[in-house]
Amino acid sequence: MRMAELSARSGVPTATIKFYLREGLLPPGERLSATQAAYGEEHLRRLSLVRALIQVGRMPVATAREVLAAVDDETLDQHNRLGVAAWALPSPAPGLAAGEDDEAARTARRAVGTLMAELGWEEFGPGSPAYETLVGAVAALARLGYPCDAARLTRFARVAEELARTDLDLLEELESTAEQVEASVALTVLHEPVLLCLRRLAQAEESARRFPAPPERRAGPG
Amino acid sequence: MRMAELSARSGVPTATIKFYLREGLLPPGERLSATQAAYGEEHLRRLSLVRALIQVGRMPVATAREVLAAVDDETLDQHNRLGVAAWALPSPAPGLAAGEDDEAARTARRAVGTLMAELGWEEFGPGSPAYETLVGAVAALARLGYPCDAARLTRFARVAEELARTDLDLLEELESTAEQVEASVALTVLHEPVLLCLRRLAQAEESARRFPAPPERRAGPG
DNA sequence: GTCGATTGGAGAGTGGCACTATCCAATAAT
DNA sequence: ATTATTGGATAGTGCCACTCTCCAATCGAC
Repeated sequence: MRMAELSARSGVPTATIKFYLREGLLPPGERLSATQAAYGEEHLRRLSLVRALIQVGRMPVATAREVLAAVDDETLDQHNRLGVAAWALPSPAPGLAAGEDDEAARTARRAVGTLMAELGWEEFGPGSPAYETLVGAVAALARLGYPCDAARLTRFARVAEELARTDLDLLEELESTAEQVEASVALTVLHEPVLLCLRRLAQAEESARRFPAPPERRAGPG
Repeated sequence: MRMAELSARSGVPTATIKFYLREGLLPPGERLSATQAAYGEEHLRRLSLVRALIQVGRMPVATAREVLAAVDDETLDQHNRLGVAAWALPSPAPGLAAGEDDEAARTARRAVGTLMAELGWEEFGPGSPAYETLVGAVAALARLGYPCDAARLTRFARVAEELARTDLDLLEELESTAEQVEASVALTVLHEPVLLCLRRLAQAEESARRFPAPPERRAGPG
């Protein structure tokens, strides 16, 4: 398959594919001659993954390169490959991670620390992108007057555990470590919109249930 | 409070506040003279909300203006104010909403339709941002070979319901409709990073549990 | 073989968008 | 009176994903 076909099958313009090749997001095709290269199904797949990371995950190109490097790094054992990839994934809400150090931030940090201790979570501690962004989000909520105390955080954490089990179940069905690492990245990113969209739909339902529409006044004069 | 103080207390540069005023994201302050205006606590609060929508929710300025217009629209009843605000919120993953119409997309649309029917969800049907983005996300998963079938979607949907109940419980504690609409928007946006970060932390834990690190070989020669 | 079309590669350019720097006249502070 | 500050308007900046343009090598049709 040459670039034109890769472009046609993926729906990505050739100019963009060239750009990804240049940026190292896509491995070069097999060189057939000085000006020809052949791409395989693995390029098509990688291209889909790149698009998912960048367009769905809103990941900067440089970050996507790091994540993919971890996915491809055969020298690491499975545990670390999964870990490096997960660590490199950008936080869901940049701009929260480096929040100010006010009262709200300190309270939030304490609350998150307590939660982690209670749950016994210690893989990703303070300093990890996810942890710091979580602190920032809880602080932002506090500043607007919406408390996110231990009880509420715990409720969210239980839900998160359920989601994590769902993803890991799917991961375990795969055979090779390479497949699992790629799946880990893809599912982390692509399940996010699934979850968030369903949450919004569920909110609309629950909202309509609790705050029903008033009886319709058809064609009323205002 | 004048602009300098508003800036100091919010941490937002005055140039940016001026920009928000110009764009209609922030109502003008009370005019004291031709060149002076006073801002109140409500401006500080609105400014925090604007920052949350734009920086945390990654919402375009124009969209934030629409959402805030719905929040402020006193002419609508509560049901519709909540609905308009929710509809205007941008989808969590733009670029998925307008996916191609291939086999994966059709299958995804069918799966989502079935799910909605089974759950009896009908507030936001096809055409709504959340619904269309969900279809796009399921299709993207299918193209990468990760099925998101009815069973898995249902599992996610149950989780989403739980989350929605959590948010609505908090909403019902508020007194005025105005507060509730604002809270609805703020919680929809700000709980997203909380949930997503906790999910990533949970994934790391679960992953470490299922794929433990191999016994450390300290200072090994490679 | 020859010649137009296509390919891959490299660099500069474009567009969108959130912000920001610069001015300016009017007013507040001293 | 004089200097600093404020609010307002306008134009500019920086970032970043992408896209355009050009070029030489090569492929394919005749």
